Amino acid sequence: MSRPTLVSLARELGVSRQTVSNVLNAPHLVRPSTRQRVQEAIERSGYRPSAVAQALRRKKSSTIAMRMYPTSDGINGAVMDRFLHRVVEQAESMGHRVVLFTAADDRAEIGALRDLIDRDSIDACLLTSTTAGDPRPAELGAAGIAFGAFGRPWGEEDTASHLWADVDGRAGTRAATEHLIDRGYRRVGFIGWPDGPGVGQDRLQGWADIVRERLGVDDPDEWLVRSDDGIVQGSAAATELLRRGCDALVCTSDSFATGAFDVFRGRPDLDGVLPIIGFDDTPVARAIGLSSITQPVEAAATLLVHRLVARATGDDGDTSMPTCRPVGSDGHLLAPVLQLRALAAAPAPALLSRARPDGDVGSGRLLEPTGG
Amino acid sequence: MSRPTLVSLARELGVSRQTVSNVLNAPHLVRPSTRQRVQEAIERSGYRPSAVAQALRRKKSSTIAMRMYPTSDGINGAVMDRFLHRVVEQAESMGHRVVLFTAADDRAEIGALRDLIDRDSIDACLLTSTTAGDPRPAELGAAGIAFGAFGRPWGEEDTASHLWADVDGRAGTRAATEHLIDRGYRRVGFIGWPDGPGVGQDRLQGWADIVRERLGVDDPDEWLVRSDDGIVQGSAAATELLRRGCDALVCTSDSFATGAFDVFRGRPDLDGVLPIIGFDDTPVARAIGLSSITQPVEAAATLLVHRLVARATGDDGDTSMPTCRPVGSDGHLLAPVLQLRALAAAPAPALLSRARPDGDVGSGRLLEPTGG
DNA sequence: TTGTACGCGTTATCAA
DNA sequence: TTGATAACGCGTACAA
Repeated sequence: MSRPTLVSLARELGVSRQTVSNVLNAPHLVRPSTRQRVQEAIERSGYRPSAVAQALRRKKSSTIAMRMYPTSDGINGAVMDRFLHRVVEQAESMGHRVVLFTAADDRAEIGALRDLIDRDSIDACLLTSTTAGDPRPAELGAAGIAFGAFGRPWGEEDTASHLWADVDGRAGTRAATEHLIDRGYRRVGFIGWPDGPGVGQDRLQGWADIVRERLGVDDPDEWLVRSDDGIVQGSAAATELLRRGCDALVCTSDSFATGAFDVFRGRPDLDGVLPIIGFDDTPVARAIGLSSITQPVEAAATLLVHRLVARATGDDGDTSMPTCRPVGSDGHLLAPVLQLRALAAAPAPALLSRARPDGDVGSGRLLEPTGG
Repeated sequence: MSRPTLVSLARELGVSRQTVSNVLNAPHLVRPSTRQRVQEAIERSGYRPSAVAQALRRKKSSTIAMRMYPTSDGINGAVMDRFLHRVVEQAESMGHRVVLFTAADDRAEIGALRDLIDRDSIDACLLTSTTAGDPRPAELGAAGIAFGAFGRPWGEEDTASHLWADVDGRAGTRAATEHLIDRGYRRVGFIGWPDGPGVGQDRLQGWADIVRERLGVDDPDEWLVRSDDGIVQGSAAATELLRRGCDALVCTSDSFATGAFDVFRGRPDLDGVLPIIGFDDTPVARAIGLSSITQPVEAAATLLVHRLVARATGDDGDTSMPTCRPVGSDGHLLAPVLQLRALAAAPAPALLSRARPDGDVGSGRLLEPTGG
């Protein structure tokens, strides 16, 4: 009982294979009676057209590729996970598959994509983590490879007319900073990545904007600490910023914020809500009750995949996609969302009472710094 | 300048397309002079055989599928990330592709796989997160779908003769517990998931084994706290276990351990190395300096993919694969590795001096609990 | 050693 | 409305 094919089905039904094919691809061309007869046979037999045969004939693999980066930070890497998941979902909903590949660097990625295209394995691809001076858009464009980018064309917006979607990080940190100021904080610091164009600069800018506008600070750099990403680095930076008199923090990443969280948590003047806002709304942030800025990753994924396959298919009728502030020919800037959280239930005071049976456990302070 | 095909190349060279094909698939059949001429033309033109045409002809898609789970814990989900990455790498190295798909539950997964197979989209698939009473192995087996499982056949080992690889969690927690005892701790507690067969039970068992063996404890449950996974839950559990007199902890997950870490960190009797050992060696654990048990995920991925495609290809000559303790017909239990860490560099003492200008910051203690 | 002929499962074009 | 016929790009007997 081998799986049925178009021919085997047609023979069995006493019709030509073309009729069966038409029932699937152009039902209106088939007389209702035959159509139904064929349809029933299809369902009964569980026939599914071969994707490879279709791909060969249609010259379209209905497959898009995405590079898989080496296991990243993990704490921030969760964002890519969300993105990928939604990409796959959206692709499936449009009858497409997603294949993965690895690459050591951008050049290797371009090469891998070229190969995938040349072998008819994919129709298009998705780029992530675009950087300033990213060679991929131009090269892919020159090679005539269809692609969508999660990440704006940093720097070369003029010449870039490809499909992309990105999150407006600057708007995110603006909102975060404003929120803290609205809550009464007057010395909002920032922990950022090392200087350089791109995401980090964008996010920092939002904070600097507001600090200047609302707090009238001339040189926000006084409340700025830059560092490589990391939890421990976040703690150190937060400590430093506290020393400089900051009373609240916005961070480029949840890693930083998690570290800062640790430092701030012991402060007596807080109850439940920490004046720290991270970026990316990582699972860890959710778990410990850290406020963060959520990227609308799912929206970006949906948008990109939809546009990409719609373009390839020619099915460009659906304008119902969530499009935020279209920029340029086909760029989309999506607004992030501030996710405010109260501290997750803190550890029971048992430890404190054990360490100091008569400890002042009612103060709300936990693991507070000591000196003696 | 459309891309070359076998025929276009053959025409251009004045040979038959068969010769070109032979140069690629059976070079020994072609006269050296012609072979070289053809090879040069191939390289010059950048010709790549069409994967779809090959798939159609060979009745082999050279593609394996893997389900993508909804963004999981994130803190523990990093393990799946590592696994997937290596799967893709290994597949690539064997000339195979990896496609992703989503499914709401195990039944949907089976359906999706059936469809992928029926449409000639994949040759085989990889299963992860196998559970007790998992319906997938049996159904896939019955459907004649080739698969490999990351995760042992919990419970039905007798009947299970499929390809699988798993990590010996019990051995991991045994090693962890022994290590703590060797370091002098005599009341090693355990934070585990809610009762139930499978991974959690396996990991718990390793701890219970050693606590009984080495510490002569009759009822280890006294030092056991179960809880849903999570950082905060880990803190609570650790606090409780401290209350019960435990002086060290082994945890089912890094989430637990991270929470416990937080509670233990303040204890004065520790310097640099916390008597807490997590599981999975998550990025967060690495970041904060938490000891943990590393799963040899990469090895599992390599092993599974290798076996799976070797079996499909018939290329079963390579016995050089890392096989640890083969069990049953094609099951492999891999040994985890204890990853010991010292605390990551703690926040600079600036905060401390700020909170207590004359703080005893030289004591090596950091963020110690206080009471007055 | 090289070329010929055929088929893999579909879809597209055209006649009937 | 339906059914031949011809590709799509490649692999493999088989014959030359």
